[in-house]
Amino acid sequence: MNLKQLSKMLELSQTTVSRALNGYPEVSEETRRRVMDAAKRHGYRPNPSARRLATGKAGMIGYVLPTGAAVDIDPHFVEFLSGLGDYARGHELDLVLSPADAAEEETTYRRVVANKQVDALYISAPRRADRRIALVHQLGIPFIVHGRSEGLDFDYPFIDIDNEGAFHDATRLFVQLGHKRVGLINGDDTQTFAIFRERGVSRALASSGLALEPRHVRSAVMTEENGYRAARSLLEAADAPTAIVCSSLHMSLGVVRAVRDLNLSIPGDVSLISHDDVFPWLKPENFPVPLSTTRSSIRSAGARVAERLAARISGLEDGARGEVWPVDLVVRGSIAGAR
Amino acid sequence: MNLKQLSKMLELSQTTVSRALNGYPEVSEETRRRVMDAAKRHGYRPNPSARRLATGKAGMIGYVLPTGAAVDIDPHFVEFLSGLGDYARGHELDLVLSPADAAEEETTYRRVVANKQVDALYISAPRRADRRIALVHQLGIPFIVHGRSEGLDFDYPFIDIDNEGAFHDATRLFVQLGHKRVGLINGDDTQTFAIFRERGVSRALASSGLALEPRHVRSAVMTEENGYRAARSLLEAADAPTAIVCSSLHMSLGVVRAVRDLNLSIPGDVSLISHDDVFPWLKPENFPVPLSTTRSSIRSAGARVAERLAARISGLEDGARGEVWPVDLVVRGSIAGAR
DNA sequence: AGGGCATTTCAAAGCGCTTTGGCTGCTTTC
DNA sequence: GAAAGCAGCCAAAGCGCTTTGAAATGCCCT
Repeated sequence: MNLKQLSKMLELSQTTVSRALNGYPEVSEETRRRVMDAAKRHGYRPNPSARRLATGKAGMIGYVLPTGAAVDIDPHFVEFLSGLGDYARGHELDLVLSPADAAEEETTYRRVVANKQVDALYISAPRRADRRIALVHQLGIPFIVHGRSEGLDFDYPFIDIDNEGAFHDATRLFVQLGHKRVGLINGDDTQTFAIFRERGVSRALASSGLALEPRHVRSAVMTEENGYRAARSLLEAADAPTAIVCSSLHMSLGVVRAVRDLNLSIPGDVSLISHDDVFPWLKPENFPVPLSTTRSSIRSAGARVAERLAARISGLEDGARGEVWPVDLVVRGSIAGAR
Repeated sequence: MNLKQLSKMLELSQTTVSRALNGYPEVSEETRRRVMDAAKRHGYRPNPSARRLATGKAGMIGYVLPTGAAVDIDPHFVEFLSGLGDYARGHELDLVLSPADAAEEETTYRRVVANKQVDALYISAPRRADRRIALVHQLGIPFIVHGRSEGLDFDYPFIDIDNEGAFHDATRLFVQLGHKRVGLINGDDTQTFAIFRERGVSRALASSGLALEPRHVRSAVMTEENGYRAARSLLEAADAPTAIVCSSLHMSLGVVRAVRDLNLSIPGDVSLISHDDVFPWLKPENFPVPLSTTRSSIRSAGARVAERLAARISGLEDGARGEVWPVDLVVRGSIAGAR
């Protein structure tokens, strides 16, 4: 059932039918009703390819998926996706993933935009002065950044959590508990979220006259193994930190293992606060010692990104508004006062 | 730069240019070269929307993403996706995710197919007599199932790992080590993979005159927490199993925690073999006691699915060939002989 | 009665590609 | 030397929608 058939059936022109269906004002209410009715009854759905060709609108949002032999997609992505899906479902929005490795990333963005494959796209895990943001900004397609970049000479719309604030608060708590040597086990420090987190820790220490020693900082891709290595090297040193802030629950698994391997204990010998993105499959309260966390649901962020993307597509939102979400500090058994 | 402009520039008809570009034979080699050259020089890329409208081919593969308040996307998905991306990248294949909750799942499949949004799709995490498979089969779009269903009265193409064989071998090893009471901590048993795994355990026990006691079986969504609960209830019982086969690394985290909480030890009091889908962020060799596993990279499966999907789209593959991959049994410190 | 105007409808021209069917010349065949 | 075959090219007709520009209709007003 296509437009032609439907309009013939109604003895109306394609124009009128099309307009009736798309809510244009120059159609009488009666006609509109008649058309809507018939459309529903015959299960008419406009062919998206045709519509796209005619309008240039795709009805999809895009994401350039980083892949490649050396690249592992983060499990965070799956939670973000859940959120995105929560919104997209029910809004007739599909998501197009265009896999690309680092070398062809720019080409891929250009292709996706030039082909009008999607109406908007989002960018995640931004780095400093992220080239993707500059590119997409310049290409003029609606977009939202999940996270923030720095050192870009223009504003752009984003949603991010208050990483600096979260890690500041966590660290301040440690300081209040009397800890002097605080360590940071961070994610990949080419990512801005890691930069912000480090800044938060530094700032909190600084405001008590303490400093974040470079030798107390580790940063790496957030796996259990890297968490283990980082914790071990931190804790085996002469003036080991007595408290650690860690960027991810997966890394924290490694931290816990390292602490145990060294015959130390949490929180007896070392206090631990981890960031928690709220994974259904791994919860901080279920760690051997329940983990204190800075918590922020990455799934909610996904839903919000989808929502704003939809708003931008339909012109309800524009400008470069950045949105920064506060982060909860949840205290559990993994922290104690310094001895 | 579109076809019209390009052909005008070359003083050829659109027909000829189009044919030259798409490798049709009725174009002289010289003309083809000339066209190809000009196309490359001017960076001509056919508009996919137009092409799609004309051919009905989308150049994309689809996946209906289960979402909904009660649904969590599995972290396995992210690894599968990595594999899919590995192949898709470099083959100009994009992936369309259409989020749908259980209620609108069927509608969504129908929509995606009717709209010709994608050329092929894949289905994962199949259940017994999976309705999605029947539906997609009937709709006549190329597809591949990742996993297998049972109780369907037709054949279909799939790729799956030998879940039964893997768990059979794991269990047989336990039996050979003298274990009489083997427990199974399985994933959601409405999924066929879980059914196959249980079957593997049963069969191995049966062939030594033993039986898999229903009270030694647990099954739930594969989270750390569920692993903990399952292990606890298994191990606190009177005739607790002395060996456990577990369906996932995330669950195994919980098992390990439960064992510790109960003041037991691995492998002293209980031996453990887990299935390992090969996640970059969590490795069995880095468990407190290195975990023996049945290992199969879900990422490779993703790549293979993409490859076969591409083959089916271009008509290089058809029929209902199922592919079953053997699974490695990797022995590490988590198993010991029964006392 | 006729002009002005708003409302409602329509025919037709795109959107940019593929593909059908046909038209040239040129070579082959008997 | 005419018939047949073929390689190479083209014009035009789709694909199914949106949108432009114009026409028809009905109403009010002078």
